[in-house]
Amino acid sequence: MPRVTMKDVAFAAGVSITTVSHVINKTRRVRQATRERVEEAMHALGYQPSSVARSLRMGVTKTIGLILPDVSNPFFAEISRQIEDFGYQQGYSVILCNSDNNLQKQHEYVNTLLAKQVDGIIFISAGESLEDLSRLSASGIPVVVADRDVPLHLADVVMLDNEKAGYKAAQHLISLGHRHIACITGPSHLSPSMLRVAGYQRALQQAGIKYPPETIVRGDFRISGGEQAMRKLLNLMPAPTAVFALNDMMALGAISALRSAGLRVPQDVSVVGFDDIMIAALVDPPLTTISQPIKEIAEWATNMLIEKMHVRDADCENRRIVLDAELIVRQSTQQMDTHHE
Amino acid sequence: MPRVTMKDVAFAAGVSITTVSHVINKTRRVRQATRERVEEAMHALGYQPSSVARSLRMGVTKTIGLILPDVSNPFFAEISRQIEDFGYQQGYSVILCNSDNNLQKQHEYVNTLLAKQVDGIIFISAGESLEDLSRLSASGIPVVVADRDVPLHLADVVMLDNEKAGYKAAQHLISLGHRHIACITGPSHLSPSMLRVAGYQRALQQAGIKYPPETIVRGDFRISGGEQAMRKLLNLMPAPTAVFALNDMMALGAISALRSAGLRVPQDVSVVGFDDIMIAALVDPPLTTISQPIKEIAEWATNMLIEKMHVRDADCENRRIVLDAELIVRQSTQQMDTHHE
DNA sequence: CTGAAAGCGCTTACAG
DNA sequence: CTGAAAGCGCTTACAG
Repeated sequence: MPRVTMKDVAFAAGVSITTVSHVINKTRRVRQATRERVEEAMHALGYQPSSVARSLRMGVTKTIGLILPDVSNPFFAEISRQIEDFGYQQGYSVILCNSDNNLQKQHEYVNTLLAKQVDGIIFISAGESLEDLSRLSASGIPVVVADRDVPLHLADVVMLDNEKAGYKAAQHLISLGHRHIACITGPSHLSPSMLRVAGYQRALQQAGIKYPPETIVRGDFRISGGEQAMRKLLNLMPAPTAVFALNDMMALGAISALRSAGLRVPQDVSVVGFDDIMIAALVDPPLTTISQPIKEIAEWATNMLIEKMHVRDADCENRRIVLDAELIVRQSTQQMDTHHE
Repeated sequence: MPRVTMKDVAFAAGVSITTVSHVINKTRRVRQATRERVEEAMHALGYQPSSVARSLRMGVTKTIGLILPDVSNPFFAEISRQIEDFGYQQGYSVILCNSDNNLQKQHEYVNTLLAKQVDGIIFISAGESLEDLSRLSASGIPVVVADRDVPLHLADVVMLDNEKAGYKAAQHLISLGHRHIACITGPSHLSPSMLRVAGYQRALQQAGIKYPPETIVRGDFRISGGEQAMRKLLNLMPAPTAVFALNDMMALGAISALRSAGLRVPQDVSVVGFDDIMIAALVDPPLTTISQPIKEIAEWATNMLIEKMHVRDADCENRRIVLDAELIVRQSTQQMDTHHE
């Protein structure tokens, strides 16, 4: 069956296409009787306006692109849920793109989103290269980058004070009496990772604690990477009594590896995660972690983006929003003293 | 800056728009020299083709809509990840819609997707009403429904054998010696829920076990709902020694409630979940659960949809794919005997 | 209060 | 091997 168009409606109602358009969009007064005839015709024919035609004409698609590493990671799932929510409230659909932190894939997604003429893009964890971001910036499409810092001329940024957050995590472990504190990082040199590590190092330094390079091990932000990293750390002499994992998934992996090695959390080893994903409170032991203000991040990202789309021409200054993360103490960490059994 | 169009490229290369189109789409032979001039011009001008215009002309958007209750639920997060993957491989983008099982919201999403002229829709847990599905079916857009059964004239269906899965879960508990086996269901009368409960009941019946109506309590498929339901169940006399929760999130909630009540899992109460989300293996105790073949579900859904979009006219028969779920025994369930302390 | 017509950026039958 | 022109379904200045 061919699509029902405004032309069909106009014919059925005995009016012009112009009039149909105006009653649909309430964009000028139409005589009541005429309007009713048009509405009846639309209903009778099951008319559905075509956003595609509208987009072509108006240059606006009411769609935003969301590029993130992987929605199956709970942190990103929660973020994308919030972004979709805020977008929906303002009439925007979101196209989901899982980049897997793969530059090639990300590049293709950027092309697709540009071709589809999304009105804006929210970029999460864009990998180390700024190439795609530069292209986007050059193309003039509004972009906001979340969860990572980039040069401000390229995009708006909403991010965490990662250095401070890393400091808080390490400081917590130090205050519990730990001295051998390992760290499981992300896969790359991305700024959030680096800054969290920097904060961790600052705390140790301040406390006069040495950290041999082997106490910092790379993970991949996934459960399995946390397990592997923890196994490496267990070979260290002396073995760490506390671990700071840069996200909760790796913290869970670390706990799992510790258990397999016959160690208890927190009695033998304390573990701090990062993100405070929904299940962090529910695992056993409930995870001490750094809580990211997910809703706030999503809200800033969506609102800054939409705002930018509307004032497009008045090319306003980009902004950098820095939010604070909070230490949530649960039961995966404990006082060092109690280690003596 | 105004968009660079084929017209600009054609002008710059000194050829017609027709030719530009053909070199872009490789849709007819173009003299090498001409082709190169066009390619240079595209590159020099930073030309990006407009999918919007292309879609309007071709009647195809290369986009599919995904309607699901909530991506922040790990099960749906994993499903949507897989669907996005399979779609991407075949050149489709996906628009994400969180319905929250809210009919009103779902209705609006359906309208949006129809207006945006997505090429097809994957529907998950569509609520109890078939209204939206009927509208979609009438509009002629390809639809596949996942995770739920619907009349076959409305859509393709890919689903689990939920009755059998429920039976397996209950049978496992029975075989461990349990006799007081409670069940925490979903919020509604949706077929997957009902069938799982039916399977559970069949197992109990077969074993000659009575199940007073109070042993079946409603949850909401979320952690908090599992907690509340479990609290209700703890007031029962005699209290259940085993619980079957219709998804893992509620199982986690139940475990959390049991702990708060000073009970141990599985020593005092055994718990079986459903879905086998990624973290099910990592919580403590690792969750015994029914594993859904997520990847297979996503693959069938995506492939059936894309297939249907391509043979559109040859309105082929709809299909119903029924997959089997597997019982994964971990440590949240144990032999009843050991309950004597 | 209403309509005819141009144009958004493409694809493609038709013609040469 | 290449081009002029129609048309996809809308919106909107212009005219009456």
